[in-house]
Amino acid sequence: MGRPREFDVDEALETAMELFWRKGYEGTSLTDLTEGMGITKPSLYGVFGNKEGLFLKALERYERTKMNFFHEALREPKARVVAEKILRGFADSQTAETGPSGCLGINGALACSEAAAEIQKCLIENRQRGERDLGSRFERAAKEGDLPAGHEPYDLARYIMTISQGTAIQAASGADRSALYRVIDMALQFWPETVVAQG
Amino acid sequence: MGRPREFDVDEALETAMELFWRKGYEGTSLTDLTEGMGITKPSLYGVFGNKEGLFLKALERYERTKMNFFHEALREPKARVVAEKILRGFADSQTAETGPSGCLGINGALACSEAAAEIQKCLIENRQRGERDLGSRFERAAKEGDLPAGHEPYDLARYIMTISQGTAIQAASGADRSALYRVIDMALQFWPETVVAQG
DNA sequence: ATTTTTTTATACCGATCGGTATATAATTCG
DNA sequence: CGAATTATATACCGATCGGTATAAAAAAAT
Repeated sequence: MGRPREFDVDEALETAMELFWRKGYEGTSLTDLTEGMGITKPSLYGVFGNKEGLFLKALERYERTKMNFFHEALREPKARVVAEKILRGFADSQTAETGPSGCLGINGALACSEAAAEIQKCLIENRQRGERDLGSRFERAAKEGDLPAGHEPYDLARYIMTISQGTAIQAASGADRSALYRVIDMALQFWPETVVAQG
Repeated sequence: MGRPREFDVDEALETAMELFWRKGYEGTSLTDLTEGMGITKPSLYGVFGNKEGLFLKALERYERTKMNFFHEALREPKARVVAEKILRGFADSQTAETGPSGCLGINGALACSEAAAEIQKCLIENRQRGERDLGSRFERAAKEGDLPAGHEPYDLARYIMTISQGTAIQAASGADRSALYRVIDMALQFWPETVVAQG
């Protein structure tokens, strides 16, 4: 009951996500947001709480709609395929023509004022969680003899995430997808497509 | 002649550099700067012009005092040593205990408002210049038969810079030096310490 | 000692920041 | 038809943003 909402919440959130993605948390003003989303401030605060709440919901949407490849990749049976799908998935997302370049999880709040410390911390934990999940997946692979010799699972995970974070900077600096793909090809050279089972 | 300056310009610039490094261009307010540098706003504007001018001078100082390893590395006779010195040099700088974590050239203005677009563009060009210089060095190496087979010089340069940009994010997220070194070890595996001369 | 030059300290500027109070418009319930 | 409820539009809030005008203070030049 009551007056019906005149805008689509999902559409508005999509716009907010793209703005934060492109300009970062602190670089995006409420004016940017309300003008982009086509709503007024009271509407924004009514639905999303405040700027911080809006960002967190945008990040949630980002994870759900743009980072879904990550958790799908973790379910691949071979560790090398996991790694490659993650690397190319990040590169694809970072260079998609429909959205901003780079990665919301990095662009959002890499270095910022104290006012954004909470968001910054949240994004750091977000990245660490991904790395930990990948490390855990590689731990399983190690037990299965599915990792190249001489590598610790969590070191491999950090390696993969470091490449992906690097390509995020490259994409934000104008690198195109094929350039990132060539980087990924080089990064995976050491990892043979078929690892000889151990024991 | 005239009243003598009561502060050391180099010292003040060092402080400004560290603040921009830690909080980014837009995340650092004039209050942060004047309080940190121990000077008043008119003094700051008298010596450095404005906030943008101060940032550019801080970036210049950063390149001169923190990135000197880069151009030194380019003078190494063997391309693999060039690559390794650059990678470890970045990792060292990004995890130095005396300064902020990460890289000023990335933390400064990765994603920002339109107000910082000029600084953002300047930092992008800064990164591209480094990559181009490295690519040019690898071009020489290619002629000398000093590159691993099957790799283009500028692809190799982008690869090295992508790793370093990735470690910058890792450092800004709390990774320590030894963790970054292990990433670098993995990144260089494909590149044999002695490349067999071609032809 | 006075003038000139430069730096300093204080107070202030308009603009924008994130956020909200108030009132009106649009709907459902009784 | 009211009455209740929710969303909208407008105008406003104190705080902070980058930047500056004004004048006093400290030195060198005459």
